Amino acid sequence: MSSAEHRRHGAVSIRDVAKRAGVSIATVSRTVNQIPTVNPELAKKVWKAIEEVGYLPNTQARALVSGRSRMLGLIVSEITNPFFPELIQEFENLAVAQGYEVLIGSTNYDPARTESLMRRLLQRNVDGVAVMTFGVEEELVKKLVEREFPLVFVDAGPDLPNIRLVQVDYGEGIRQGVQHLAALGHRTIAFITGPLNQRSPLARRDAYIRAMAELGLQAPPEHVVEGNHTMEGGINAMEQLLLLPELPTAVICSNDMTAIGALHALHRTTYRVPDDISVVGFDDIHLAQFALPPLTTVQMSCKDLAAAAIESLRAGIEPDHPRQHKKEWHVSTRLVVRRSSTFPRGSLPALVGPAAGKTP
Amino acid sequence: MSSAEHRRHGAVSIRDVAKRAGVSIATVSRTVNQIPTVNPELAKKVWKAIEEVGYLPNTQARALVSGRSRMLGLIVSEITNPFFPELIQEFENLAVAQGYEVLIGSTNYDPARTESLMRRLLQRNVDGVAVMTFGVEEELVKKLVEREFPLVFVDAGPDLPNIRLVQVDYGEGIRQGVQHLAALGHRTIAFITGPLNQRSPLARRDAYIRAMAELGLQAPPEHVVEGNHTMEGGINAMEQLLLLPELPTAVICSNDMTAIGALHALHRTTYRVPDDISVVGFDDIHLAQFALPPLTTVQMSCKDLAAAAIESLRAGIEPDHPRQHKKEWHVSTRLVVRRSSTFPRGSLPALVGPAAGKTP
DNA sequence: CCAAAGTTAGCAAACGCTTTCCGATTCGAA
DNA sequence: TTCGAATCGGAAAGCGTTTGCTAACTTTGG
Repeated sequence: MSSAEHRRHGAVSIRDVAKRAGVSIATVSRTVNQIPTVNPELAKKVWKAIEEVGYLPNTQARALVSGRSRMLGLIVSEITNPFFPELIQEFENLAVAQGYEVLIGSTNYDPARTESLMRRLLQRNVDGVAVMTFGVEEELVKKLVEREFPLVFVDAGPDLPNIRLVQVDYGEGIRQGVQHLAALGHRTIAFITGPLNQRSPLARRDAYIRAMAELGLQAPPEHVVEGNHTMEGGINAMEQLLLLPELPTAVICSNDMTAIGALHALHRTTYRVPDDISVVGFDDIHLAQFALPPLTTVQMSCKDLAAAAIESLRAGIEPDHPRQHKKEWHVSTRLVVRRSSTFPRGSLPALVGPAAGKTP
Repeated sequence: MSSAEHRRHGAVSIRDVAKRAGVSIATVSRTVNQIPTVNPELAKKVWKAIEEVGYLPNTQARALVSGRSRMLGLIVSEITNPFFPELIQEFENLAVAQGYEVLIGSTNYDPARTESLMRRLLQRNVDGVAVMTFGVEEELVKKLVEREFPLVFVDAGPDLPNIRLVQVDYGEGIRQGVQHLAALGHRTIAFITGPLNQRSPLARRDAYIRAMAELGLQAPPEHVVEGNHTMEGGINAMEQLLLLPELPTAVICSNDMTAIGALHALHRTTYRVPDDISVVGFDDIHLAQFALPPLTTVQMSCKDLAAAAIESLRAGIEPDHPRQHKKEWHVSTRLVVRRSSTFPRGSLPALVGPAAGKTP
């Protein structure tokens, strides 16, 4: 009776390999870890035995010895928001490539959920946590920072000293959008914000106001409507703009879902996008290219965000990481012009510029 | 110097609590586990100490003793497909409620990825795995089933004996859609399939053919077009249907993303939905209600699916689970009528039925 | 007031698997 | 023969928790 047979679900252990190959478990371990003091021929025999019995080194036991679980936590606000799965995907790819596993949690903007999630991750001994949501208790964060627990806030985070941050350059991103519209000839450019109790939507709105000012354009309060980064929010905000005595010729939205909501609201009216009004989003989620019409948007690269988050965590986890003390990481953006933006009506003949909608 | 201070990132252990409360670690453990042999007053002191030092029991160490990691694996095909995040959400909620954590992996339909993911999950010692994708190697599955490793296939799975399955009643679901359209007066009802190399899209198509036959309706081959369960696939398939000499008056799609793709393809034409053609989806993803027009679809409850998967796994994991030997679980569906379906043009006056599109 | 029964807390082993230190063996060279 | 290098095996260490057993203390009954 092999030692495997009286263990739960018969997982194969290093002992089974040792028995099969006729060597000690020490030799198997050294073989698996590529330690050069093992005879190449013997190593070959061991590898064969590993194949035959289907041995998979037990990560938990390894964690026991190394003191590192090689698991990372990833906290997002809501997994059903299409932006996050794309980011999760990238994060996971990169983590796995570095030998880490990812524990994902979705807070749904619920502080109680966030706290219990954080607690669960710590109980699970994750090596680090990336946070992409708001509402993590400052007390807890302080305690973790004090312990030098690797914790990185991605496009979020409380205002505390000595915190690892991945920041998106909103100033540049929003400016790209505003300049694009201004260059097309737009003068009245409205803005639909995200939930303004959070840092990054605020940063986006402020970036809009600054970019408008730089160009000498007006950004009156009635042209800045609050949304909540969901499609519903975009619909409501757009309907609010539709009540204005004079419709702006362009709208920039704080994220793509909002922009898609705005498109929906406009679709119910007699106004056409982009002929009557241009719409620009932010994020460049996958869905943006399938909107009607395909959405002009400011791309925030998920891959870059995820890569920065992982690097920042690795810097905190691995003792001899080159950028160990770098606390702030920056991610840039770029404009993706599709078909939801064009010249304001009447400013130029319709045959110029990025194809002006359907021409039946 | 507390014992915590020379451990990695200063995690607090049971020893720190014991020292703080002036008791042994055994007493702390018994307190945490609510074992009645501990003096209530002492217990109070221990709980206070736990609060003060911020103790979190280490799950890995507990796993060491119990032999169970209390982690579940969840394998999906692509996390960026909006259907899956909703399911992941439900799965995670239920798992956490039962004290489990979830390791999520996305295969992107890549068999190599699937295999390495499965291997990683086993290395991590998960207590069970729910699989919602195809292409898991039969050899591996056989080996795991033989070991009685808890493994459940949700709406998927190879054709092997003695396998835990969660199955959706497609016969009923698709029949609901077909009958809905037939009742409205449709006679030519086309079907856009999913990728036909997989079991569940095949089941859906067969269900369509059966439902049509039951009603004495024709389902000629040119009315059954292959999609791939993505929006792009839906667009392409719909364009293929548009080439037919006579357009069917209704289309059922194998999933909602396909239906949304079909809506997009139709939007580029002069045909209006639902006046010229009715479109029915399957899944009822969140996005369905925000489609243009809101999509009539067959709801497959994520919550039910997730609940069945968790129950099935728990039955395999927990030694004294009531339904220990139940291998097949079923999930039902129900029709959700929105605005993408109505009477075929000309069959009835336009003022009847579920609001017939925009009326400017 | 003492013996027996009943509480309650502490000590130490066990848990499972890997890694690794250190000692043992072999073999060739000096 | 002795020494050193190359390899391998035995066995301990390592993690933090749980738990069986024991001992001390308290209560009860005679």
